[in-house]
Formats: sequence, structure tokens, C-alpha cells
Amino acid sequence: MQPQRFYPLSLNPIPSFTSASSSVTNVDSRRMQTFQSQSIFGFDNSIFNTGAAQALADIDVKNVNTMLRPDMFSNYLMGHGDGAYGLPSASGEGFEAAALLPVSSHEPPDGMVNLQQVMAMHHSYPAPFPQYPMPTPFPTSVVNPTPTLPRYPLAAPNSGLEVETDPRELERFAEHFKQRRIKLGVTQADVGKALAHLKMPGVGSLSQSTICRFESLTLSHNNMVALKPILHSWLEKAEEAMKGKDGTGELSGILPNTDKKRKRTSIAAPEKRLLEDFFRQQPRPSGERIAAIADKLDLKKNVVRVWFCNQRQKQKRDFRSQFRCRGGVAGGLPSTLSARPLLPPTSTTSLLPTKCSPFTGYFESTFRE
DNA sequence: ATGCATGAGCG
DNA sequence: GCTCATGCATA
Repeated sequence: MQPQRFYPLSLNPIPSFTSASSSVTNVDSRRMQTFQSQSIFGFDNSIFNTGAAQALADIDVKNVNTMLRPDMFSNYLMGHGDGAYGLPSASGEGFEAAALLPVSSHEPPDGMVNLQQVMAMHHSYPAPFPQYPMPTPFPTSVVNPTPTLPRYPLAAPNSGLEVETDPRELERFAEHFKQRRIKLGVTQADVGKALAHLKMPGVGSLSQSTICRFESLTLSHNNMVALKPILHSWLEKAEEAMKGKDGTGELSGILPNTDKKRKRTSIAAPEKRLLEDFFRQQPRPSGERIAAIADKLDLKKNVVRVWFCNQRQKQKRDFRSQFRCRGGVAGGLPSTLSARPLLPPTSTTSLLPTKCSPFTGYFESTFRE
């Protein structure tokens, strides 16, 4: 059984949401305007008011004209969990950065097992939730301490709760997430599968790759923003399930057996070096040039084209790189927990030197030949 | 963890 | 034909 496929989380089928004044309206506009305006989680509020949310969760979102929007998750995240940290405000102010994050790493389980197995172990983990530092206290008026209130937000706009877009906070969460996941003994793949069982509208399973990239911050900023509430939600449930030693089972996913094999082109080192040379010369070669390169390297034109696409994306998608200004990203940072990204001073409005592209953190070289 | 690939949405 | 999110396959 294949995991159900969903739309990319940040793609929004509603055209009006994809314009410059997109649905990410709730987000600190000062910052958001520095990023691509692609909407993230378009989610029609009305579905909540009509109580159709659950029904929606059960059908293929491809057929639904709604998507999730990060701001819709604000309340979602605040639900319960005494130890759970709250969604910080987008302002991100009064919040000391990664200094607080040296989470002491206790020994992880020797082997990774799926959550179901873990829960079956009946181990009660001591101090299940080393409090994730709460950056900005929420006004109590918007915090919902009552566990009986709806899991899905009825309205988010201008509620004061906003999507987390502070790169520091995202980074901190990513690390926190990884630490906790490991502590729980859950693999990245397990998390990805379990997401489908959260029954969050528009949220299906994700691959191990994506979870990995989230943890290692090798996603675009928008992508990080979009995934954070979902993963946070999973983590909350997982912690809870672990606490109450009787797992509800909702996190145990069906293990899909993917048998189809796709062959992957492998570009040899010499060719790759040449491609990198070409890329340095011109990151956005014309079709003709691509053809020429392909011919020269004896590669298929499409392979070369995709390689350039991926190379550009590689630069851009590294979440961390978006807050740096440098010539290239080749190699990138090691994705170890100890890799401390160079993040700019607190002010999110001046994250980047003016010469940088606000989105990519790079000097733009958009001109094509 | 990451390289190559796919596909939706878009201009 | 590009960007972007995401996944399969593999180093």
C-alpha cells in the first residue's frame, strides 16, 4: 500500500493565494516580503466552521480547493501538553537564540525502531520532555489551556498568533525535534509515515528525506515554516503517547512496501566537475547552452537541465544559506547537530546585507544568456 | 545524508 | 522551461 500522496505543502491550488499578497498574510509582513510569496498552507477557514474538517481529512486533498496555511496551525499547536512549548510569536523578540539549545544528549537507543515498537516496550522514559525553551510567552488570552477546545483553529487572522518564521526559532525547533525524535527511538521514516495518521487536513505522509532535510535545515525557509507546525504536532502526540504508556495506535503507520525501482543517473566525477565549472560561469544556461554542454559531456540534455535546476535549488533550499551572504554554497555546512549556522543579528528586518537577495541570501545572478 | 528526478503551478 | 516541494535510490 502506497502512502497517500498529497499536494506539496506549500503549493496552493487557490490562485488568489499565490499572488504577491498571498495567504501568508498573517505572517510578519516585514519578513515575509523578504521571502517568496508562495503561500504555504492555504486553508479555508470556513471548513472549520462547517465542521467539515474531518471529512476533508479523509479525502484526497487534490480534489479539494483548500490547503493548509501555517497561520491556521497556531491554535492547533497550543492544544495541550504541559511540557510542550508554545508557538512563538512571529516577532521573535525577547528571545535568546540557540544559546539555550545545548540540550544534553543522553544516550539514544542503540537501535532505531518504529514508534509502535517503542510504545510496546512499556518503558517509561524519565523526564520525557526536557522543556523546549519557550521563546516568547503567549498572551494568556490567546493561549488555550483547555484540552476540550477544537483542535483546529476557527480563525487565525490577526489573532496575534502567527506562524513561526524566525530562522533562529526554526533552527532551534529542528534541533529540538531531532533530539526528541531520537530519544523516542523513532526513525525519520517513521515520523514521515506517522504524519498521515495525524489526520490533519491536507497533511499526508512525508519521506525520510524530507524529515532528514527538516532536521538538518536543508530546506527552504518557506518549507521549514510550513513543516514545523506539522512536525511539532506529531512530536506532541508522540511525547504524549510515550507518557501514557498505552499508545493509542494512531501513530503506528502501515509500513508501505514500495517495490518499484527507479534507476538513478549517476554523473561521474569528471563530468560533475565540468558541470560545476559551467555552473560557476553561468548558473542559468540557455537551452542551447545546455544542449552544448550535454553534447560535450556526453550526457542527455535533460540530465544536464535537471542538474542545473537541482544545483540552483540546492543553493536556495538550504534554509541556513538563506540567512547568509556568500558567493556559493558548494558543500554546505555539515549537517551535524553541532554545526552552528551563522545567523545574523536578531532583527529580522535586517537579516541580510542589502546586496543580497532577500530570499536566497545570495547575490542574484538571474540574468540568462 | 544526498544526488537525481518528478510534477504542479506559473509566466 | 523555471521554481519549488518532495521522493526514490543510493553512497
